[in-house]
Amino acid sequence: MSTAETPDTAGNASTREKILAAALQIFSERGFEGARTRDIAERAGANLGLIKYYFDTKEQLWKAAVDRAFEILTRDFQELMAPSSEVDERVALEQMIRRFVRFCAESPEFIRLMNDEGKRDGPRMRWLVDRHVKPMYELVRRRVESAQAKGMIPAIPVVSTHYIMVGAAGLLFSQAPECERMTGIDPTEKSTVEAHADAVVRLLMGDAT
Amino acid sequence: MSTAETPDTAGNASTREKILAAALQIFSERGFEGARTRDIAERAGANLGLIKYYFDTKEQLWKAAVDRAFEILTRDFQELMAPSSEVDERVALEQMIRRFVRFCAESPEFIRLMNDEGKRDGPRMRWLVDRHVKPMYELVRRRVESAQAKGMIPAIPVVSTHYIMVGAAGLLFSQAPECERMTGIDPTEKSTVEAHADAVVRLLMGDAT
DNA sequence: GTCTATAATTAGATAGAC
DNA sequence: GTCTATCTAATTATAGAC
Repeated sequence: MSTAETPDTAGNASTREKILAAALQIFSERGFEGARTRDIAERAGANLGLIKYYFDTKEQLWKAAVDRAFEILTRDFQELMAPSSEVDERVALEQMIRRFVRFCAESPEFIRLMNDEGKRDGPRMRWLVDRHVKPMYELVRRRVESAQAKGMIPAIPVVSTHYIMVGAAGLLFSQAPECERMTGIDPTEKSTVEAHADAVVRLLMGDAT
Repeated sequence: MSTAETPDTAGNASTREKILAAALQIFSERGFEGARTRDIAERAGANLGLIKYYFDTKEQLWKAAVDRAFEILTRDFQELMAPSSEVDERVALEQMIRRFVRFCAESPEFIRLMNDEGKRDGPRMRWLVDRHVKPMYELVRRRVESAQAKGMIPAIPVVSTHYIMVGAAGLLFSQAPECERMTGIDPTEKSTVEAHADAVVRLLMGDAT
């Protein structure tokens, strides 16, 4: 029982994980510049020096946190995004939208992170777009174009579709604190999430019920 | 020609205005903490000390900049948001949506500012919601409920409608730098703006063309 | 691996000349 | 009103003990 007995790559995984989770939360809430490494360490219950030990710099920590956020998304979506010739495509698309709404409700950090960095040009935005957002966009693009070709969803430019989808599905949850103060409603409440998913599906897929 | 001959309240309005305009841009791009007063002064072509002279603190400057952003919105919408019994309500609603999309394209700072502060609880969020966002929400609410009662738009919870509307209309423009890197498309280009407005109207108003 | 202490830098605020 | 110069506090990065 000297040192290397943890289940992860190297070092004490639980501390590393705690820092990563805290970083994801704080970076997403306050943005890169607004986030303080001291606060991240504190929320993780870890020592400030350990950030350098595990991630070297604030920027590396940010990248690791972003990678983590997209890992979670990918894990959640892998099956649903696959071509899936088994099920009816319309049903598959609807399920994809519902799952995305639920994902936004559970992981608002994801939307916050993406929406924060995409507002301005800079090395972090470029890294984020090239590494994560663009691949995701291309995946969605194929789906959308296929569905549009079959008349399942309105023929709208793909860029618009993408931003409408992300905006419509995610904003309610990324703005949860604002929403709660403004309306008294906690958007992460299950019934609210489901009602929102219904709404997004209905609008995007043009159901006229 | 001693000192007081400018068209504004007091002091040299043009410098004050330049600082305010620069602040609006920089605060919206980088958030409150990420914005540096030095950069704001520099972009305004003004001296750092003048920020204290005109606005006292960074926080006061932020509030003045936000007030300015909402003034622009209000000026743009005053007529359209009024009850307007003259025109067909359906047409009025559609026009309102189109105008909001165009406003987001022209003033992406507005969406950026709102979306940044609404992510976390804090004094700035509370000030912003109480002073600006909630009144706007209540205005939209009445319109939406009226339109829903008449079956003009789908019966969807007002909270969802609000965030879907703001997200669908605004995200494409608040994320303009990301969009341009990802797709090569400049979303502020006139044809893209109009196509996006068409898309949002079509989805929100359930047209099945 | 974890911690304390500190160096180096930078930010907002401010004093005061012109 | 506008400017230069500086103060003070806070932040990231880092050295080094345990």
